[in-house]
Amino acid sequence: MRTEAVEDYLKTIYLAETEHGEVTTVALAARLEVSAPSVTGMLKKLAELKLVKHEPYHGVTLTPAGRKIALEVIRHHRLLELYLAEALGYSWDKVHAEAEKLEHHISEEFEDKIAALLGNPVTDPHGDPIPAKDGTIPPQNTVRLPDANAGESVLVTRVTAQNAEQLTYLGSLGIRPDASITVVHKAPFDGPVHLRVGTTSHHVGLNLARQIFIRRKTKR
Amino acid sequence: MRTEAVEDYLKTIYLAETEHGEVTTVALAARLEVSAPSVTGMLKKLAELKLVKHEPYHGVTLTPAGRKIALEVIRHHRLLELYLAEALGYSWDKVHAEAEKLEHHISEEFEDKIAALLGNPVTDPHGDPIPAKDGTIPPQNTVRLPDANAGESVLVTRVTAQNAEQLTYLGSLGIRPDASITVVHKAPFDGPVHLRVGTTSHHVGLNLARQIFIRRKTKR
DNA sequence: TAGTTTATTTAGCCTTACCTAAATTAAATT
DNA sequence: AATTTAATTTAGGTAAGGCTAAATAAACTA
Repeated sequence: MRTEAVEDYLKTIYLAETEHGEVTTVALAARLEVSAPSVTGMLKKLAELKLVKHEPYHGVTLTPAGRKIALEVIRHHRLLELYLAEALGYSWDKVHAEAEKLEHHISEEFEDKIAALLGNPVTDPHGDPIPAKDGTIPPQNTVRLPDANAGESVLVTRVTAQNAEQLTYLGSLGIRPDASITVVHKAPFDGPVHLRVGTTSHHVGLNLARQIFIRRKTKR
Repeated sequence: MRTEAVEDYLKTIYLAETEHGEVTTVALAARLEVSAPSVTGMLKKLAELKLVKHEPYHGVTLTPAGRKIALEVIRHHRLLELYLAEALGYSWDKVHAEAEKLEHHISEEFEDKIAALLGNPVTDPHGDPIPAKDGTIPPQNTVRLPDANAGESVLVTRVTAQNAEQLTYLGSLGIRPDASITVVHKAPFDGPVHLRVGTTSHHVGLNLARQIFIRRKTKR
């Protein structure tokens, strides 16, 4: 059965897979805020349902069927995030929590209607790609802010900060998708990144800076 | 705990109470599409939670705490129905099913945002009253179509048909809230009601006609 | 290589919310 | 008043999805 828990596990496995490659039991337990034995139990169930391949003691991978469900849930989530921001005026630090609940409960009609209303968007308010109905994912931009050179002027494409506080903070600095920023200096020894947004400058710690994805501005 | 099942029971008890007065175990079981023993079990739990008063063998009533939750859920449901119709273009025969799932999962912020966007409406697409946040319910109009006199011209205020098929049918006849109709004739012996909508006339069975609420047009 | 730490799984239990079958109570009929 | 019927509750089970404690496997360290 496709319960809410099943959807959450598949979605989380998919995201962990794309972020870290190998997906372990404890990693899943941590992300799902659940005990490790609970994860083992669920993985067994998901394996029976042919949604994952579970090599005991050696991690999980999604089967095509499992990946399909994961992508559907992620599509719901990101479409909802964008819809909440665009249609209901949610701030980008609040969309995640609301979408997290609703993603399991909207019908396909609802999905199609908001997708059409939004003009079949390809990214959510954080710049995360929205999977298409066929499971296709728009090409990713993978340059992180610390990879830019000092002096470079770049365009923010994606902010993968997880929690609301970090998003609120970055938002208050004007750092959000489509923002234009300039890397002033990168402090050595894993130091903070000094950058300019409009006329003000900020120093952002490396951990946070790594969650900011950018595109180099094409010269013309 | 305020689980989905708890919310559904309270909502259903509230609606059954306002429709029929006494709420019995079997009546609840039928409405919830659940066995009678399941209802007994849940009523015991709800009684422990002080949400209902359950006199074994003699029905249930809501406590103030239970009624409060019921009204919150109904407010969610009806706001959602209207929102789906207005903002997403849902037809009135589809809003119920979608709202039925979402009502348990939207946050208070979501509720407030759609209520504001809709201009704090007092009725949903079927003309059902939307409880206010304080639990107040807009005054009801209680005249059913069969209570109108032949020859009378009336305004449809509410259509309480339950299933999508009936709503589709009535909608196709032009019978929906705010529609203007004229009662041409009421056939005797519980016969159908002959009525005119615009330039066409229809004969509606008594059962269906009883689910149509109307207001007599004020002469001026 | 042996011992220790860490990751994972097994075993056994809990809660929620449902079920069927059987027992009991209340109401209706004769 | 006795009996039948209908409504309700009790008893005992099931499936999901979580938990803790204990056992086992793998990885690391000395």
